[in-house]
Amino acid sequence: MTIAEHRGELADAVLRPVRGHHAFESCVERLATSIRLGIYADGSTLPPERDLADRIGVSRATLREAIAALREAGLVTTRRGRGGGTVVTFRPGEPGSAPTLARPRAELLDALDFRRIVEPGAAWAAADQDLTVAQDEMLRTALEQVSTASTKALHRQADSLLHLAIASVTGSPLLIDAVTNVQMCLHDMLDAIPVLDRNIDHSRRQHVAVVEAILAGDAAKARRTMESHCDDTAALLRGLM
Amino acid sequence: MTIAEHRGELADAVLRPVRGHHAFESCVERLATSIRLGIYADGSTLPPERDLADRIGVSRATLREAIAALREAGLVTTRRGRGGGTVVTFRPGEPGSAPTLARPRAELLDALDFRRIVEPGAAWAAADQDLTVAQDEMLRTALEQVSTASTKALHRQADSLLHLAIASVTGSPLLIDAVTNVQMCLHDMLDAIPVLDRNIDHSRRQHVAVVEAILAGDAAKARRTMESHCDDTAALLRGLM
DNA sequence: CCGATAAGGTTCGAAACCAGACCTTATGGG
DNA sequence: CCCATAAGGTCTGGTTTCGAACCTTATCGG
Repeated sequence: MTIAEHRGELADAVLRPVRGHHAFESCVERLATSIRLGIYADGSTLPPERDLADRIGVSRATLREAIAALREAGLVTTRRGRGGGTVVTFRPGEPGSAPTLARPRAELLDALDFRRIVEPGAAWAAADQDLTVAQDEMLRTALEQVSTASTKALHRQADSLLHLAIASVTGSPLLIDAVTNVQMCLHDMLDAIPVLDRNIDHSRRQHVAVVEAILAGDAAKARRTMESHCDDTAALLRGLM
Repeated sequence: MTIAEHRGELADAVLRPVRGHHAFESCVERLATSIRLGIYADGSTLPPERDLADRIGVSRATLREAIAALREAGLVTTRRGRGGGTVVTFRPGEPGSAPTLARPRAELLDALDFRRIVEPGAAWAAADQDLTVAQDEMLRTALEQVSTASTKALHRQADSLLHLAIASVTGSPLLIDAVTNVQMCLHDMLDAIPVLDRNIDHSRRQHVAVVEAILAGDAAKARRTMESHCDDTAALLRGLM
């Protein structure tokens, strides 16, 4: 009786596709998500192509094709010359407007489960460390944006940014990456269903509680509260899909 | 006062390399890790090249180059003809034998932090679901292998396999992937430091407690225990690096 | 007003990667 | 014994990606 009998199942764990798509596709997805999540807001200018290509880890040629795709899709416009660049021209639409889900259902449901682990973990890690003044301020600002968002679409953007901000202050690249990917999936789902005012209000209260716990350094409470938040969001999404 | 002021930090979250290395390198790493972690034990045969290439999501040509690299490194040998294939010829060395760390220190330390979140999460998720008979048996077997390993090297392999087994029974691809990557980093670190008998004994007790909690369906306890385990391992590694 | 400069636009060869067809070898079953 | 078969080994054409140099445009500062 050895573990070898179960090797097949373990092999599944490590013998998985080494990279999802082509560089070009991944590149488009990254940029489109950055824009749709509001990291690059309407009217703001993307970094120069050479910088972007370096940071995304892709050749400039590939990056340019990706930008061309975004331009095609109407998300950005590009101007030449000094002071030019690629500027965002995108205003988020109301939830429920997306006709169909971009990804397979199973992948989205998996993202919900994974989120239940990493986002509370991020809240815990964020609370369990000394925040710089800038980080403290970023969290407060992100929270305020969520509370004062005037439309559902803007609220959804601010929501994503708050979650990213929490992951960001942990300073852990792996954790930041995990939360970013999860938020991308979440965004696709939220685009496909209508959201009620009372849901927004409920999550707003949870956001306040999470940020308060983080700022107070109460790691256990931050995690617990974030767990409730994830559970509630997940229940809502699972019910409507 | 808007979130845009902090956009730079958030941009860091999403503007990261879209794929770490070339397909070839990632492929070598995956396979080498599978072998060194003991998923493919000494003497066992790898799946046929065509199957492997499909599962790793890489062309057969690229896979073959990766296998050639493994052969060069003495990890496998290859025989042609029917009934042939690529068989593993690798016996794990004692810890402390690796002269240098394969990855940058920061990456390894980050992996420890990330592990503190995902592995307890995996234990929680594993306990919080109905296990099939096969899964139940896999966990018991993996635990037994850890307890009865005759050498430190074998113990380290069995340790990794147990953690992978726990992640595996959750059935969540994202979680499995996260734990797999973390275990790869951990393996590199454990290769570089000497391990004491009393450390092994301590972690053995923790493994037993975690698996018991999972089998009993006590999610909270499974997570708590795994957290302690991760904390202890991390403290040991951080102290010796 | 005009040139240094900071951006995007273009081109080209090299390398990696892929998909598929085909060849070679050795074994195991009839 | 022998051949169908399951493996690894080889070749080829085509696509993607890269890297790096070079061109073009438009602004900002002196």
